[in-house]
Amino acid sequence: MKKNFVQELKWRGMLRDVMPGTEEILNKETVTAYIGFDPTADSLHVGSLAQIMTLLHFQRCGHKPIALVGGATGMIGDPSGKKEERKLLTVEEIVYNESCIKKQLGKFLDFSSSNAAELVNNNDWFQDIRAISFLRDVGKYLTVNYLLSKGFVKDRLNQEQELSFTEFNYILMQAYDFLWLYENKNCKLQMGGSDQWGNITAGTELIRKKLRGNAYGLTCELITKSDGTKFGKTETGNVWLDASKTSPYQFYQFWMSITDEDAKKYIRIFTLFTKEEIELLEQKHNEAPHLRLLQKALGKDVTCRVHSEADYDASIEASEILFGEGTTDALKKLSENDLLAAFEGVPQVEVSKAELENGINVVDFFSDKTKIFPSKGEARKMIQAGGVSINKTKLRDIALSITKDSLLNGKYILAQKGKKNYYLVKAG
RNA sequence: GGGGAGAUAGCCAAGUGGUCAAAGGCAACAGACUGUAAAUCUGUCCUCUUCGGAGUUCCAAGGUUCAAAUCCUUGUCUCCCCA
Repeated sequence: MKKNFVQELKWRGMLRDVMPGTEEILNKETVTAYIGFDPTADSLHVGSLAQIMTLLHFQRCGHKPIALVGGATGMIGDPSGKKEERKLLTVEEIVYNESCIKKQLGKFLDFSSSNAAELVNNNDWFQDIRAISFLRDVGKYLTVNYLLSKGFVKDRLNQEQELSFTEFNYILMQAYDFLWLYENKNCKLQMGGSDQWGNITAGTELIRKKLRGNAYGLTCELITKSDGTKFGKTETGNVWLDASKTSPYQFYQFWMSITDEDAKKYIRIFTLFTKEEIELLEQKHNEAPHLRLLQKALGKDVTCRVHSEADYDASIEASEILFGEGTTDALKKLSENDLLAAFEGVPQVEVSKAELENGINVVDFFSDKTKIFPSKGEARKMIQAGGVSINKTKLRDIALSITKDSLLNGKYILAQKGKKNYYLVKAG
């Protein structure tokens, strides 16, 4: 018995808009649906993860998901929701990004079951298409009048912002994607973020006009944060799925430091836990909020899926030392291997061992030597304000010197700026 | 084309000759309290600093003045009203 996908999205709080008839057809037959990912960067980020989860939920409801890499559409750039004309990426960038994203997407879905997922690249059908045939076969069916009524076109024109013909055409390309998949893969449903509604309906429109076919669309809620800031950003930038851009430790910490309110929202979106499991977790969380059960469960589930269980274990270990009852003594007891393994994702800086022999003034240590602070003044202020620690011991006196006595295992110093920013200083 | 208003720090915004590195708010960063939550309170918040200071700012370029964010001239841009 299939699970009702639309209802599934609903209780998870992910659903935004559904085209009429979508729920019915999903309950009637096994449906193939796709979501597109444009190769605008060399890695997906936690924002795209929500789309991936949509596909995953879809597959787990017994349907067949297609993840589309927009090799061709990426050449143009999606103008939806963008306030300004975008810069084109170079072909080399796109080809590179494409391969990175393809690799990442392959990790999340099941490619072997009876409703096996598929990975496609719209470059495959766009590369040979000729301008004239595109204009005749696609352009003829979607009128400019229709396109002008699209939200993003209106916004651009109203704000007298430029909208190039190139970007104006993006929607045709995406509509054609849907048409192609409909014809060749029997794909009847396109999903996406709420900003994709216009693109999706253009696709169903094209399919109806050209093939007299019925295709469907569904969009998901944009992920919001309770404080109104953008989801998926930290002080250091985007949270990527690529371990070399955002280390598993940082990734785990991203989920771990989420507020209670958001954690309740995100655990529904980013994990596969059932409604009952989540409600039980919430109940337990409310009984003992300090345990941060929700954040931990969320962090574990997502980190294991995106990285690996081993990465999760290492992140936990590092987190326990950094945020737990970890004291200077506990740190000193760690072996070099444990230390390095635990702090793998923590930024590392080097400092000369010879200078440490003579002792380095704390202010110099945190500014000039390690660049943890950009200037001496700032380092001094933070130290005096009690925002700086070494090996989990707070520094307050700016006259102090750091010497080799502070080295853990004769090699490392754990420097800390504020509560959450750690640096592993290596003496070399 | 005519008339009016304006341009100040990441953003909003006060300041209309010296007491101005420039009020206030937001955002950000840090501290306290907590639970790596929220709320609250405190500190920092142009740059550098030996913490004494030093340097560079108020659209741009000139000018008046001992002294200009503030007055004058020109230019650029934005908004509003009328044709």
